[in-house]
Amino acid sequence: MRPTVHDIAEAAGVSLATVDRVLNRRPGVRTQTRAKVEDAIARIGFIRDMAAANLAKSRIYPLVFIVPQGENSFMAGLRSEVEAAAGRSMQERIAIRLIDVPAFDAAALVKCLESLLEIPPAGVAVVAVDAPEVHAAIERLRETGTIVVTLVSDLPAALRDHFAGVDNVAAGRTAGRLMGRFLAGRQGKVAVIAGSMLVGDHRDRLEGFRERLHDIAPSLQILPVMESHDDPNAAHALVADTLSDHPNLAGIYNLGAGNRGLVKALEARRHAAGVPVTIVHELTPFTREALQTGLIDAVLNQDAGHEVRSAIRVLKARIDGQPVVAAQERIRIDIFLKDNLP
Amino acid sequence: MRPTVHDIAEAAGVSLATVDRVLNRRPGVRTQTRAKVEDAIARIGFIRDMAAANLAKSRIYPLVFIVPQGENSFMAGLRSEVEAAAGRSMQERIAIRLIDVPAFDAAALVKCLESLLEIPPAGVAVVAVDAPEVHAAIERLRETGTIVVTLVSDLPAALRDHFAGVDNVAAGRTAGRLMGRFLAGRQGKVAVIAGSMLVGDHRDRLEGFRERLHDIAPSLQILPVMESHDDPNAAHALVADTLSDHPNLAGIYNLGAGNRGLVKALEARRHAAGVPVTIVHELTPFTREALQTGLIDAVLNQDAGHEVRSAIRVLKARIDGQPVVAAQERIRIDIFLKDNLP
DNA sequence: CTGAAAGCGCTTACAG
DNA sequence: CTGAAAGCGCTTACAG
Repeated sequence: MRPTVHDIAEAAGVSLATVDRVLNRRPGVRTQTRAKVEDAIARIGFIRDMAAANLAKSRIYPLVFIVPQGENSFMAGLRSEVEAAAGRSMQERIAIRLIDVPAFDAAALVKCLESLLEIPPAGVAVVAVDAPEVHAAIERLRETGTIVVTLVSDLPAALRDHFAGVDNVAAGRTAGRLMGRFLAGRQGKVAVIAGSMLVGDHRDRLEGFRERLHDIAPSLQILPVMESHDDPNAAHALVADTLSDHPNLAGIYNLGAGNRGLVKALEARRHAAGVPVTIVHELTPFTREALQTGLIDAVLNQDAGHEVRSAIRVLKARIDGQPVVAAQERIRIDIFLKDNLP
Repeated sequence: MRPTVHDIAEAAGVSLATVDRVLNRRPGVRTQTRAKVEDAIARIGFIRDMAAANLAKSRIYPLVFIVPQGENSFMAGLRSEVEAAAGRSMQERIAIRLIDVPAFDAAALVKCLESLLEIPPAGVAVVAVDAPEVHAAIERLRETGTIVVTLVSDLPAALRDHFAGVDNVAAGRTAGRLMGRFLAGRQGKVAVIAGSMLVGDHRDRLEGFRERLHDIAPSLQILPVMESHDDPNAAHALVADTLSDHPNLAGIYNLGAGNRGLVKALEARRHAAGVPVTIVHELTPFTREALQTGLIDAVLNQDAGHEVRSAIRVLKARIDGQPVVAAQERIRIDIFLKDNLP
């Protein structure tokens, strides 16, 4: 049988309460006593039963998720995954509070983070805006002992405990390679649309895309990057204009949101001769349909459900100082074609 | 506070033991009493704390994994994932026994399954060989109450409780589309290598590949399918011969294992003019390196770690009659290019 | 067929 | 600084 706290108590010649104090690094134990217990723990090879501990504590992990608001389909999906997880909170001993903040708004995010300072939750998952004032607010929060995981959009590694999201430079490179391969030796122009060059993810994707496309298809020319601010209407206008300016456009890469508008603009040209190779990010009802009808050629995706579940697992583990299964927490860059849709 | 068994007992006017009997569908409760308790459960909205239940039961889930032996890198990876999970068995309250059986050997698998009949484990995960005698053996095992999950290679759905693996027809279609797109309008011949046409997965992949390639690139001609029996040496010979017979070969699709040999054959022609577009299955040390050096263009993959963890989660849930998070248990068809390698 | 009591492995007041 | 006892939510002999 696997050893329990009783075995440690006996081996160390102390009571259960003392074992517990040592196990949980609580103060009020003589150094000598502590040493005795720690020795016994090591000797016996004790592995703690966290489930039993949580039961005894009636423990609930208070978790906060901070997600940008707006009609963006990806963020809506992310939010609904958080809600789904909240629906399992009983079984997982978590209490999730989901807070909406205005998108791309560092000041609002800071305010939200500061509001958590009063009753700091055990863990926070936040879609980060990468700004100095946000860094400072996160630093303060972490000083209270709160574990902070960035979600989807990262911060410098030293500022957070973990990142639940994809490597966006690699995602951009992947898009670049697919574009280059699908256009196999063709010459022509490729349009790139970003949400905003102020956001780290988008900058990263652009960097990767440019590098790789230049690498493997130097005959393709990337047009000046356009910004949609993740707004479908803006994306629609940008794509429609580009298509009429460049009737032979070879490719389109939308590395931001607003695909609804992009699809609409492509739809209008569905029966034109040369339709551009189109690669976008995030599987949503709109991009899924466009992939199925052939308007879009590939969708790069990050699995929002995986990100949320992973953030929760990592938060719980870090709160308890427990290890995680690293491979399980790596978020893949999914490539979806029409044929491998989930 | 969330209701507990005590609340039910009180509401139903019975003892804890009776509540427990009803909760666990144990016999020896008058229909009337049972109804009273069930009523109280529904009325109060009771959700059982499985962690507490497992603690009280000192429950350990005895699980068996049956995996084909052989030097196949993918299966080796699968095996090591099972071992990694076994290493976490303390924390997850599981006891995993890993059994090796000869590959593609229905009789050996049947024997193995029959040996489990003596002390039937709570759950079995098996890389299935699709043969009538295997069907029968699984049926007998399930009659003892054992939950059976197929792993990697499936059986007809009615015969097992769950499949932890990918849709191989879709995987074949995905390969077909990539091949067609990467060859963009080129004419030429495409070689296909299977492990064995006796295995369901391989048949499925071939079917999907043929269908899609014919669909989107009718100018490409698929050569008669070759069988490597998943042997690297055989794969090497087949590829080398094909390359010398068809110096302008447009593409190669290996839907089985043995990639080590395939890579070696390609390597020998590294500096030849037209290297064929090459698509293979399963990310292993060999295919990873070939992807990185550019000998292979794309690797379709199923995440063995995910499959094993998923199989365990599903087995535990089914054993307890608990629900699972469906999206979490769907195994993706990963597409790896050089740029999105994990 | 039903229930009172002890126990799973850990934690928490409370007393000393 | 240390310990005895009760308790977390559920289950299990055992007695009736």
